[in-house]
Amino acid sequence: MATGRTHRPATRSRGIPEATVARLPLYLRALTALSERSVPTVSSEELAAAAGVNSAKLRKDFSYLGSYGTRGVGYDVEYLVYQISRELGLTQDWPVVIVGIGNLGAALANYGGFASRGFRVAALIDADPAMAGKPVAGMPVQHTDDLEKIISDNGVSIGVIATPAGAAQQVCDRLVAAGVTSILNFAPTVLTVPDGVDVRKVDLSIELQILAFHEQRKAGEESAADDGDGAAEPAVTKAQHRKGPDGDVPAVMPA
Amino acid sequence: MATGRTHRPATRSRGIPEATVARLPLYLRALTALSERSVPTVSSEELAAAAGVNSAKLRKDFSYLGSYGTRGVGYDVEYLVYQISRELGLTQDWPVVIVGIGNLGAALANYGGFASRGFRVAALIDADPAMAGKPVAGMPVQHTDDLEKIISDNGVSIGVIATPAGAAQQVCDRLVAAGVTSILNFAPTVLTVPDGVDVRKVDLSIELQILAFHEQRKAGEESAADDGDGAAEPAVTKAQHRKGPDGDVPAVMPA
DNA sequence: GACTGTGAAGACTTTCACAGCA
DNA sequence: TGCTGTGAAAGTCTTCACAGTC
Repeated sequence: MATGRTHRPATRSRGIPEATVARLPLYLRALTALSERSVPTVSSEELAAAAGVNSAKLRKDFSYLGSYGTRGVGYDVEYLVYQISRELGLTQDWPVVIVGIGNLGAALANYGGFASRGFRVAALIDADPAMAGKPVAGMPVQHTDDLEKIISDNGVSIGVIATPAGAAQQVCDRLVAAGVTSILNFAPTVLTVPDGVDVRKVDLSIELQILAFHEQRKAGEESAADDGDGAAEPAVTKAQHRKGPDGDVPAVMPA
Repeated sequence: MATGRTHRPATRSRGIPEATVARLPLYLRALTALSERSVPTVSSEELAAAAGVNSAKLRKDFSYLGSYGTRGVGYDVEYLVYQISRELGLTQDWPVVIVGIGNLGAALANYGGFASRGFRVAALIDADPAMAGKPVAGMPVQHTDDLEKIISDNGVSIGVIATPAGAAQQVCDRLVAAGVTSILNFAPTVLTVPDGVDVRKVDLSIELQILAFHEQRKAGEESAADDGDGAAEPAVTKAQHRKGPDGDVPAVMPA
């Protein structure tokens, strides 16, 4: 099974597990805060607490990077900040473009967290001619027509898509064709990309839906004190339901 | 993907794995699109493609909900929309408050994806007195002083935090004290909450950092064609590095 | 014949618990 | 003594592959 992988092949991360990679930014944030308070060293226990994970996990994560701690003492804060930054590729400058300057795109353009982590917003792009030239976050919005030129002139390899869902795939295709190989997608749609291009998505409503799921559980559990198969509601219960083409089930949702 | 929850052992989700729950909104979105095109049934293969997962995973996921398909045919779109909505708790109305009406908070307030999924923005709250009364997304911003009253008057159990990092924990504490049991956190900080409260976080810069990590790998791999232990760079390689209190390593990062 | 539902295998992730070093 | 680094165990998630059903 050489190349023909379906979609997300875990991207051969030179031994560092994906789950660990996803936590490195968390550690980095906690470490940066310590660094700003001039704390010289930190134990796995303390750092784990600051990052919101447990210490065994943190130590295991760090063990994939190397042996950067000192037994009996802990980790040198500055040194670890450097190592993690390097591992994440943050010691270099990453120009990014944001496409789709609506409410969300504008908020992203104004978001300080990017610049402070080695990301530089190289351009803001929107399809609306009326937006062109208007300043957002101190930077003139450019028109989609120039997308390809902007990408190549600035050597951009990371693109952020904040367009409506309908436009996202098209924008994505153009970004990829122009040389972008990493995409952060805020549009509520699935993007199809060729092999070698990474996509990460952030969907605001999905997060709320997951919360709602657990919230519903909590409410249900209040009544059923025992931990059984708490089928508190008279609703359809698991496998036993057989659907009919009609039945008592509402056929449509509140769209 | 942004995960949440401070620690807690998987919140007793009545058998449905957390990973499955996290994908239900994805399926729901794909199904809703099919429904709008009046597609009556769909196979696991088709739906999986539309949701960006593979079909085995999708079938396994659905098997946790019940036997809702028909062998040889596929799934009834409307029926599945209903079942998933119910499972996620979207057949009821969830009032939410957004605290922190800066760029991001305002973007969230304007975001259409909430309302269409059973979430109703009940109030916008900000600490800045100058914001109070100003309309955002057709709704007057209210002052933090009234937070507790707003929560209880509206029966809010889900809160969205979009404040600066420094204010987030305090806002969180007040939300929780007022009765909120689910929190979606956009502030780049770890929130501490009591047992029984769920937190999910979305951190924009973390997603970019993960992309940067993979981006850096891609750049590195270009040189090393063979798939060996591609230690292409002359940099520190795994466990063999021994740190000194100085050495050739820069001690400080570009903050 | 087509497609779902699911045990079983495999991969990945977390946690435990302790040896080993400063 | 105090704390890291890590094998091994436990737990979770994904994938396979095929029996079962329409």
